[in-house]
Amino acid sequence: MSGVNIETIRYYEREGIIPLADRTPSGRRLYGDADIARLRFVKRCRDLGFSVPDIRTLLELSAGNGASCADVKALGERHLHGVRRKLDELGKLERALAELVRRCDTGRTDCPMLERLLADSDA
Amino acid sequence: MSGVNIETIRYYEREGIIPLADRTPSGRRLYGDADIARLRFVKRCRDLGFSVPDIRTLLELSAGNGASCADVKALGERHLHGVRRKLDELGKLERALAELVRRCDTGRTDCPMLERLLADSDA
DNA sequence: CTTGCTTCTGTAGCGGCTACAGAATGTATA
DNA sequence: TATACATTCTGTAGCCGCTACAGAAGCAAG
Repeated sequence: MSGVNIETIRYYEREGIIPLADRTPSGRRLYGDADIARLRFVKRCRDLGFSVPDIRTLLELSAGNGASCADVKALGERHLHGVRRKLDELGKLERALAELVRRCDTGRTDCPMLERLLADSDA
Repeated sequence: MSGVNIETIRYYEREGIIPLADRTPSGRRLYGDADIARLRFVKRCRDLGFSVPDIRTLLELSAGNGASCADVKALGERHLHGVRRKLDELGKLERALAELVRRCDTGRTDCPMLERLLADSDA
């Protein structure tokens, strides 16, 4: 119902980002609408790449007095900067890798890609 | 000399992607040019995002008979596809996150970002 | 000969799950 | 009702690629 794996839910419970679930008399966990909503919130945040500690903070802010939008925005921006940095690095990596693979196009016995990786220089 | 952290070198030794280093009589590791070159190779591969098992394969291929360029290329392409997939996902994530943060621009007491994350729908 | 730096080994921690084992409980069919 | 099968329970260990200790030992400089 939340789209979160059952093992992951229990992990979240251990981590304290969702409350200890109510139990049936035999000890099985029971979840209500509020629990499911919270799990969906957590899932959306995870899908956006927020860390578990960040999500904890977001949950605290959302439970807070209401004057927290600036804090939420700050956290979001910080995360966005991180994502952009990663995006940039991954782009560089992609170009380097594509260039390396491209050299292998002509059929030959020696391997330009390996040679390049094995070369002395860093250039 | 290789640019690889000393603890990481020992980890690589444990993982078997570099050979057990020679030792001084007192038991300290000694590295020659070949060891350093191998470490630099490993570092370049890691910087390109290859996994340790992939690097093991690349090292085996580079030590092989020479007819391995096609295999190297295949491994490189496979990795490149993975990188492009990640790049794509990260780009989507960046757009979604930027949109969420942008909504917070107007100063207000409620928080559009939190509201969106808390909303029932997945849209 | 002391001081302080580096290395040694072995082990545990990081994040965010995931995968078991083995017990118990629940549901569906015969 | 009996039986089979599925699901959940707890607790623990594994994944990746390091990184960070603790405590012992070696080594160079003053």
